[in-house]
Amino acid sequence: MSREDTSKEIIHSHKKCPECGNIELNWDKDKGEIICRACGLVVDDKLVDFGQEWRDFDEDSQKMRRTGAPLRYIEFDQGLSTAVGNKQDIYALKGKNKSKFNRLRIWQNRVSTSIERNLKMSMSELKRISSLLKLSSAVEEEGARLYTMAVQKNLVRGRAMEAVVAGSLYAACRRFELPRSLDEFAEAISMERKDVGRTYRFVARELDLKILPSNPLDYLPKFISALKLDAEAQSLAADLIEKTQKLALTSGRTPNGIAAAAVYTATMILGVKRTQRNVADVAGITEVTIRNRYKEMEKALGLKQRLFDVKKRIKKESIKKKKLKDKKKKDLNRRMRVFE
DNA sequence: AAGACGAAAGTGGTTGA
DNA sequence: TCAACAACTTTCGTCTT
Repeated sequence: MSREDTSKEIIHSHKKCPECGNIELNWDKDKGEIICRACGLVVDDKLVDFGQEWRDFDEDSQKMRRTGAPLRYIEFDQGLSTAVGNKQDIYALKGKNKSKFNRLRIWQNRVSTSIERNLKMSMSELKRISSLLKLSSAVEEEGARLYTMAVQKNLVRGRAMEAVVAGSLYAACRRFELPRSLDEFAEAISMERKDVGRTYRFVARELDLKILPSNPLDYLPKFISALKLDAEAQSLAADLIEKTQKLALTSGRTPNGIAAAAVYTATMILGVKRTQRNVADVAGITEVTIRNRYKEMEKALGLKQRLFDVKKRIKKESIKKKKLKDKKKKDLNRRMRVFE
């Protein structure tokens, strides 16, 4: 039932995400999937299944475990509901039997409670959103599970079904440490962010989900690839974030703001500068927030001197380059004159 | 002209009485 | 339920490159 124990680890392989080029991939052993940490794309899903072997050739037949296919929440009835066929069935029934099966069918329909009807509707919505945001099937499944729990606890009544679906999926993303913003979900179901956020918090509280505040580090791969920066920038930014966290400058601040500022600072230090506007757009925050975080980092980590040195070096290099260029030009001119 | 900077006013969410 | 509050956004004028 629980997904807490999902064995999941980050791998650095020769593989790259074809979507964004990110090299940090999550390996979900249970699902046999490799998922991009940045964009959530399923890079590979035909891996060896590490799950329970359903046959057992051991002599001790007590160990025999044959459990059938895993339940899938995304299929609204988990493939378990019963349908009593109607008269178009191959086996035409007569007289007593016919009325008996008619009765059965009616009862079956009555047993199909509002929960099932609700799930039928909402799971297609869930699939739509998750494919729109390119979520992996593992996340989708987790979202479906959470939503099913929400329905069973009667949390949906009085709320927009889409919002609860989006909230569940968002919660699933948080659990998988996938950086998807509330804005993206709000966009997908054309609602306001605050509505999605409120529903998410409600669902998370009622289901007693312990979801850690998202870590700025989770956003890094996404930002780095969106800004076309390299691994060096990423590790430097990660370094900055960790140092900032140690100085307790991160509490209360939005994690993507911290990640954005770290990325911006890293580009400054490495001399591959991106503008505040660029970074802000990618992170979905304003320049002002980046500035504030950046200033704090600069102060707390004592980066002023370092940044100054970088600036000086870049200036020096550009002067050098210019000189070289001028020299080449001069040489060219001289040679031209010789020809005349 | 573009980018960085900082001040000031406004917004939405949290907290605590 | 209301006010106080911190974080963030919007807007805008100024400075720097």
